Amino acid sequence: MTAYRTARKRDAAATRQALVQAAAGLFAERGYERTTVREIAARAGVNQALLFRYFGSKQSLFEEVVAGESLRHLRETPPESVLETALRGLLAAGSEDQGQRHRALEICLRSAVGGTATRTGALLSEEYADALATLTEAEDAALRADLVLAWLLGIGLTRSVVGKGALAGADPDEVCALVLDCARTMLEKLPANESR
Amino acid sequence: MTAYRTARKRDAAATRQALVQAAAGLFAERGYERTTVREIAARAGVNQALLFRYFGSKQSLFEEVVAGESLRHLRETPPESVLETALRGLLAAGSEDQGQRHRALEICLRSAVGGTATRTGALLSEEYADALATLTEAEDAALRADLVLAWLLGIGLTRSVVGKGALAGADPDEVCALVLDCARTMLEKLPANESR
DNA sequence: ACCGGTTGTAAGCGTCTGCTTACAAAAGTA
DNA sequence: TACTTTTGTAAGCAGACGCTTACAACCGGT
Repeated sequence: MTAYRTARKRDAAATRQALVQAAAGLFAERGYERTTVREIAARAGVNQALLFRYFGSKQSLFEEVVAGESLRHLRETPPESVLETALRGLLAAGSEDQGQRHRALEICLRSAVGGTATRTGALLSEEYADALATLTEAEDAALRADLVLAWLLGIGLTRSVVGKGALAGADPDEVCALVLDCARTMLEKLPANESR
Repeated sequence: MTAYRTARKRDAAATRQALVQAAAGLFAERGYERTTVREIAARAGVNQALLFRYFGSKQSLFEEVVAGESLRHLRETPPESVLETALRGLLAAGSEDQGQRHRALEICLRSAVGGTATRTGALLSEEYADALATLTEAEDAALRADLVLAWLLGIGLTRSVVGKGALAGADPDEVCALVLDCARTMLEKLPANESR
């Protein structure tokens, strides 16, 4: 895995990217606060002082991670698919998934709990809420969107943190069906459940 | 506030209780990990070494807090009222409420995020889930209960951690109506919404 | 008055945290 | 080659953390 990095040394861009990727993974898994800069550097295979050379602080690195692929990923997804996409991303969190799924929500919601990374996390949450709010004509669209988003947060946390019984071991398709059916009560423009 | 404590010194029971109450408040507000033993001792108005004399460790104190009033409170509430009671407790979290509301969920869910206090927190979550699971005849009752519980977790966190827009400022009655209506899709025995 | 156990206090230990510094090795430029 | 700049490394700093220790103050019983 470090074959590439050892092959070509002294590559600032590669070092930066390695740090960003390692940080994204750890922030998603453990949240902002429980991730240490030493862990990030170790996973990236890089001296931890470089983290501060390239990003200045742990907080700045976090912002770069969130503002990067995460936001872009969200903006490329049509609103009516956001919920299912995000939910499936959350449900697949446990398994070793290399692909670029919606890791954004995981990262920001998981980290929002701490409080330090709140500002950046809140920004991303808002963007998700705005997308969901377009799915209803109700007056309280914003509130409904927030509630659905809160549900995602809870599901993600329950699954990944507490290795809890029913939800932790459940079939993603089943969970998806239940949640989407239920969410349609609040967001009436949500497409019908088409997953087999 | 410390008038009582200064009046009668050298009272082990009072010291213990002061520590438990201070810890309960701080765990609910900040979660397990972000609460320090020094803070707990300070709020209780006692020397922090006493925390270790009476409880042995921060973890043990946490368990005593959760196992104490919290569990008892839950067991006294009939299953069909648990959801609304817990939800209203969560929604009132911001305001200064002295009364014994359902602080249990707040504490354990907020703390479950960290991972250290997971075992104790999971136990309490399970008890809540069991109560909710009695409200449906569906085969996947456990999963449905977990999902609803996860929703509570998400709502509580979104409201108290991120001071986020719509949900943070919303009227508890309104939130209650939306959530309960929606949850009835999954837990059909949930009583009709009777709040004005 | 004396003594043994209980309750409270001050100081500090060892470890971990985010972050900094001083310096060495490689690359670019002449 | 000689010099500057960029990239990487090792060591460590100050502060916070959970927890411990040594000791003083108080109390009840005799």
